[in-house]
Amino acid sequence: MTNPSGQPAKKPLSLRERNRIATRDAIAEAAIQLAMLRGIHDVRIEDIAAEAGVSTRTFSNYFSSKYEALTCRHAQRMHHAAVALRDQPADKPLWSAIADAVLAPWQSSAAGLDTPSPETLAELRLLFCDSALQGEILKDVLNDRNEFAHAIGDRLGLDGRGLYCRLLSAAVTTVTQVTIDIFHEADPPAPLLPLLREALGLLSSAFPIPAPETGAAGKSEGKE
Amino acid sequence: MTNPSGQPAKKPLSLRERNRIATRDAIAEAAIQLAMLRGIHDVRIEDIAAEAGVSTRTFSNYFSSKYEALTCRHAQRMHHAAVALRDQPADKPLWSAIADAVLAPWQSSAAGLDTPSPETLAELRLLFCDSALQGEILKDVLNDRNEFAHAIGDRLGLDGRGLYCRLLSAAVTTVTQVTIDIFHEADPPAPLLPLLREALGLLSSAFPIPAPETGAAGKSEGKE
DNA sequence: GAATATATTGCCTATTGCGCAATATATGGT
DNA sequence: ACCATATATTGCGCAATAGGCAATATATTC
Repeated sequence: MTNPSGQPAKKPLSLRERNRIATRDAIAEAAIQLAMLRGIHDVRIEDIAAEAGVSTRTFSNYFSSKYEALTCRHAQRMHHAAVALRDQPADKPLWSAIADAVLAPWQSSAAGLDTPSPETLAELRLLFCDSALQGEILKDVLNDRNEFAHAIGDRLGLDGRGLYCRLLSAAVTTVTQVTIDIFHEADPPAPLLPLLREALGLLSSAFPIPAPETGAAGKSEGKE
Repeated sequence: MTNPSGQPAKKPLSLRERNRIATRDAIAEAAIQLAMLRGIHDVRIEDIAAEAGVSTRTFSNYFSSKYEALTCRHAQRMHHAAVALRDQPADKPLWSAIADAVLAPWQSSAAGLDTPSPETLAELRLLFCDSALQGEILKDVLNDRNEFAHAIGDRLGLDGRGLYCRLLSAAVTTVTQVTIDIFHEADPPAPLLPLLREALGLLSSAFPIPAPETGAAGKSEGKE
């Protein structure tokens, strides 16, 4: 685990944190499994907690609702993508960096290139077909958008809080969501990567990238 | 019934429907007022119902949660925008039509051109500063995206369920959200219209418009 | 005005979110 | 290894919520 990119050193992860993460994952996993089995609305917190081997009270210590537990995985993926943008080499073009960052959480799960696993598809269908879960997901997306916006801002030498960066990051996250939506709908399951590249390509084809200093585009960062 | 645009005739609105709409509006209004006054989380359904002059049970008949009641107004605005796209003249360029449609619900409330009213701003801040409400709003946005996508599809002669239309409608709704976000944050309150035109203009140059059938005349839609 | 359809309400129950205090487990210093 | 401290888990209990059911009030249709 020697870190080639010289980023934050691997965390020693105290036992306590390990346990915490383990139970959190266990709860999330139990929630997803039960929801896929019985349907979201026929699963009670009591059931999830029992399946995960904890008390209902402990469930509440980790998640404030069952929707939060269900979307936990996906929220982690999106957050992964957001921070991955910062880990991209600085000399890589913006759109390549964005595409690779968005793909980062999927490449590790091998759903990017190969035909996606049925479980992954099932989980995504679960998440993307219920509007309550979609709403829950947005809450996480909103945080990640900030992360994206600032990463983009740093990369372009712009204010991450300005109009341009916020629009761009919002567009990227939204396009990602829609692409995943289409991805899990695809009747002959297809790998995610090409879809994502196509969608981002569509977005990037003409999205103007303002020069950091030399203002050919005339628009400043918009914030006053 | 004679309708210049040939769309659904003006509804006679039976008394029952009138009452229904009235109570629904009353509840939503009460919810917003109380929430602005005391803060969202210190308002109970009981309070809202009392303020609106109905029972708590009736509240539940109209809204399945207080968040839904709070976002009702905004949901109506977004829906208004979505259907307004269909009412735009067919010969208007796509991006102009989109901009006007998105502005439609605001022009009537005079917040588009003039300096926005403090109440409107306060309501928007209420809605956009709470992540739970943001999530609630997304549920409505998801429906409207379909509306947008199909309207765009009809306009361009494309399949409203295809990748392009879905991406475009998602981008439009998202950009709108972000713009409203910036709008209510603006310290010297500024009219919404210019902001929206700027944001959509930014987006419009990002999305090339494919030729519907005749491969010519293509893409010089980059209006500003 | 009578017959029918729909809306409002009260009553009741299952579920949830979370504060509080007791207990179990991990951590850090000696 | 042992003890003091910090954190996690759990049970208990309460306030709030979502929604089914049936009775009553109000619209609509004929």
